[in-house]
Amino acid sequence: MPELPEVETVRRGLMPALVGRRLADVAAHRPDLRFPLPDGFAARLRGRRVEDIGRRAKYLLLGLDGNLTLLVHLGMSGRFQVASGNGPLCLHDHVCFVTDDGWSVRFNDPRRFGYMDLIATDRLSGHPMLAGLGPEPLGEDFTGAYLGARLSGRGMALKASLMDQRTVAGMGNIYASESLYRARLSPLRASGSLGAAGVKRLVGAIRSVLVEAIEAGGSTLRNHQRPTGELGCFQHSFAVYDRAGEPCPDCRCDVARTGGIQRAVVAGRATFHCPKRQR
DNA sequence: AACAAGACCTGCATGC
DNA sequence: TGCATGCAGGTCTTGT
Repeated sequence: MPELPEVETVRRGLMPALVGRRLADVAAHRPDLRFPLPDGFAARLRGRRVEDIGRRAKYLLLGLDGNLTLLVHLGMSGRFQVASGNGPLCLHDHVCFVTDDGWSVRFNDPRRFGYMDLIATDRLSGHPMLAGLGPEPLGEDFTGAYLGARLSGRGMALKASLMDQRTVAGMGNIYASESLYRARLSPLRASGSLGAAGVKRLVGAIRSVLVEAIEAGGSTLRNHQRPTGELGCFQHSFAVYDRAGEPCPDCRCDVARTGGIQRAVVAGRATFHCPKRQR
């Protein structure tokens, strides 16, 4: 499911329910998500106070008192739901938190590609899932100079490089396609073939697409929703994603002649682009 | 080292 | 209606 804008939306939705609250109860209803939960998972969380909720790439980082961080990845289908009181479990409610003021926060993940781990906060940056990540696309380290150097000399398809979390942290299939469209760059071209102008356009496009998507509350395709149940609405702004055969919104090409937006497969993932506009 | 493909797991849309 | 098939927003692991 979630790429950076969806995870950021979830983070913002969890803050009012959790930050400053103590976890009166924590229950794991199965021993594993994608990987086994760490030993004593629920017991180690119980009674802790949530000090802040951060995000790195697509990971949520719940900072707890006593030097502990709960690291959460939503996988493809993970979501949190916040409710008052503690109602009956729904199918795939795998981990349940109850705060000291009586709210319940539940992690539901049908596909179970999600992931949770506990790590000492002062060793967070060394966590194996975080250690190799590239810069945050909305941070100041993500510059044209950085991206140009990173892509230089690589033959891999440009979109595959963008989805490599070591290149830039948090891009996924949707926003990689949308950013490349906005930068007028083909997802199929070699990563190292960009000039400085192309790299600069790409950095700007990635930033603007992500900022707009966050403002829209992310994209809801199947099951992304905010912890409050509201849906994201950036999917209505997609220029190319999942729009094969439709006209590209900018060049308005004659679909009967050009075929409109094309679907291709890059690094095993569906990829959408306008061959006329994106070179 | 770079890259592709397979694996993980469930739900849903599609077509027969 | 029921069944088989393919596909899905991610990423770790294995193999070339």
